[in-house]
Amino acid sequence: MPELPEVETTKKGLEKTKGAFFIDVWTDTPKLIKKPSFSEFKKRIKGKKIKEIRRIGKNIILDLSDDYSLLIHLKMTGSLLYGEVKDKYIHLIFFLNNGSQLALSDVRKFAKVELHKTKELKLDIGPDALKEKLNLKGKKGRIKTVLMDQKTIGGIGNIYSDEILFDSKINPFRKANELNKKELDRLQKSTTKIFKKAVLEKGTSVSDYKTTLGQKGGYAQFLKVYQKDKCPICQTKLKRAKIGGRTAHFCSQCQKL
DNA sequence: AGTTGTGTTGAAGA
DNA sequence: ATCTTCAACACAAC
Repeated sequence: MPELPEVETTKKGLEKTKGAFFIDVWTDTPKLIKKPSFSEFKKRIKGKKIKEIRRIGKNIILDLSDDYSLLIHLKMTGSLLYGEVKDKYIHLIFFLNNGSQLALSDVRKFAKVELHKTKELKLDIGPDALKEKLNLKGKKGRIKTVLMDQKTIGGIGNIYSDEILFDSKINPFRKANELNKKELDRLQKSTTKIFKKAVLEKGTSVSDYKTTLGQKGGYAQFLKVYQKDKCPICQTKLKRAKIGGRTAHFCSQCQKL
């Protein structure tokens, strides 16, 4: 579940790698490195210095010396570990000149790692859900799907879309372009509120997600509807429905159509 | 022991 | 164009 708060937490955890140099890299799953080929990747990354850490939506970017950038997407079950790297699902390890290791743990091996020239790195990600205003103009799909569309908004996934819609009392089946001004305003406020809190709590660990120190995020205890049974407001049994292939959790009483 | 569901996203099909 | 389904993979829970 690395969504915005988890990736932001990871980004913060990586700040202390700044200034270090890559000495070597190891993997047992070369296909995690999508470009260039692993052997080329290994050659190029050696000796590069980590200059800056950025997050764009759910992507992590390490800006390196010589105008290169390392792009990492954790997908469903990835986490980046730094320092304490004991974990049975580690498939990629970067060895740094400060004696530490930066490791990718990923049960399902969906994560993506790419090395680009910084100026050739182009991501089609909408306004950041934490820092920028949502813009749903012209979006006709269901609101839950639209919220999770990275080209529209950067950073929202299945868990937080459920939580945001519950907090703003909007039914996930509603069409985005049919929301009134008041509803859009609530949506904006809920998004900001929930993401700020979740970042403070270092994200949500429902199953695999870990911080760079291998710890669980603390937001799970604040979840109200995701994989829950009863509505915390009216006690009605929560509904589950597939929307755009994803399971939506919502309260049919508090989130009326 | 087989089936089902799981956070993401891109590609393929309708 | 826009939407839904599937595949990438491994595991836990039924």
